[in-house]
Amino acid sequence: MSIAQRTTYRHGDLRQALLDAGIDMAREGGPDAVVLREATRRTGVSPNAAYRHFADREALVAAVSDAASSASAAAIEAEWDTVPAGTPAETAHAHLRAVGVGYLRFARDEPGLFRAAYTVPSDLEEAFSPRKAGPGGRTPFQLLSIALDEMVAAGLLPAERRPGAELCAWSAVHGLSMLVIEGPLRDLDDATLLNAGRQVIDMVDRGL
Amino acid sequence: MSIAQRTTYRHGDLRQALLDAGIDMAREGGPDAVVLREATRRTGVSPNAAYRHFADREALVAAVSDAASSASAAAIEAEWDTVPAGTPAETAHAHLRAVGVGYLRFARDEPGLFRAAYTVPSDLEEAFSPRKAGPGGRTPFQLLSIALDEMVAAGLLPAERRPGAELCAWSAVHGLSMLVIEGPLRDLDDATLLNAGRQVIDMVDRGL
DNA sequence: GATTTCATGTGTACGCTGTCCACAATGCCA
DNA sequence: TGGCATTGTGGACAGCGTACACATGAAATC
Repeated sequence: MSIAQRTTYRHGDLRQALLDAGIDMAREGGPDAVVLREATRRTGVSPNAAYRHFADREALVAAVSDAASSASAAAIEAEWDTVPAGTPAETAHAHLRAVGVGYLRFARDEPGLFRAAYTVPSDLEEAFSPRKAGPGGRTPFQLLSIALDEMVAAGLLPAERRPGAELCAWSAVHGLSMLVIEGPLRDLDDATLLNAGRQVIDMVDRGL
Repeated sequence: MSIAQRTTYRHGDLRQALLDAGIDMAREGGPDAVVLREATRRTGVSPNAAYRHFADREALVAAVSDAASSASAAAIEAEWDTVPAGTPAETAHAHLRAVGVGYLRFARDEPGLFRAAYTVPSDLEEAFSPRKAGPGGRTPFQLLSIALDEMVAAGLLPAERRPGAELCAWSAVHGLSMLVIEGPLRDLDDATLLNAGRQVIDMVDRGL
């Protein structure tokens, strides 16, 4: 499919094709596995063609990272959408947990994309870039913020502790994810992992 | 110093010299910046000489990672040792915080080495390897475990929540560290950063 | 002390990478 | 129809990790 050789000189949508190839490589081996020449090879195009669409390898990786963030947002949204209607307090709690669970699940299911999404340099403003948003139009960071706002509104989180709270929550779940996928905690069985996830989310819930 | 050209055919301690060069490179650019040929260049030796001491580049990076873990442990121990004598409860709390602060401080001061220490594949058993220990002979993971044991002994942490607690604590601090050094939170000013660190540690302390 | 042995360093070479340059093909617009 | 900007090609270069054959010299053996 990707290797389909074209008969026309022009490709059609080379940029997207290269990006797709990059995403595939990232899926298999994380951002470091994204190699520019291989992407052109998979799209049946000469190595230099890539430079018409990406300034350099770094730019390609950044685009892959955006796509990966987007996929992560989609995973979180999927979890979010399973939350049943309930009291504001119940909903707030459930949403916060959904963000954590979705995040962890994505890290588990797509470790390569996860690393592409969260270990490629990008600053705080980028975290709100629509390029990183899911189908619902919100980035992972925004989803977390919303859940925390709900917590405050429901009286579950003192307003004075609200500033910086997303940082706390994110740190905990992100840390677990990293340790699980490329840290000293790889090769943990699913049961232990899910348990650890629940435990961390409990800690956040209780300690925030 | 590293570039000192030797007159003898034999080097003396090439392995250590290559390792030192590798550590320097990791300090400047993280584990990805460790390049084998450059290490040999800095030690004034031919590229292939490295293969007498390291199976391949990966082995060199792993050795650098061990050294970086060791440095991290030293930073934590330094923080640990500033804890004044007090009641068991005070000491336990202070030790737990010391681990967190030391970890964060190392991430801040030596981001390259931090990434070398904590993002290079190594499994759970490795976390206790003496190669990763600090001058006091304990690895970062072990120091955290000790602090948590003290918490239980002092009645600050219910025994039934002790299993997996180091995972929670580590995740939170590690997550913040990663987000700070290469994630969306880079370029945070020192005040905000230290504040965030305190906040996360508070959360752990409260929520564990 | 002479000889053998074996760990350690060298030289050459290969395929891979990212990237630069000049050139070619194409679609679009005047 | 002719010119032009866009997009893809071809060739080249330096740098990387690493394999293979060879050189060196310190230590072990006789």
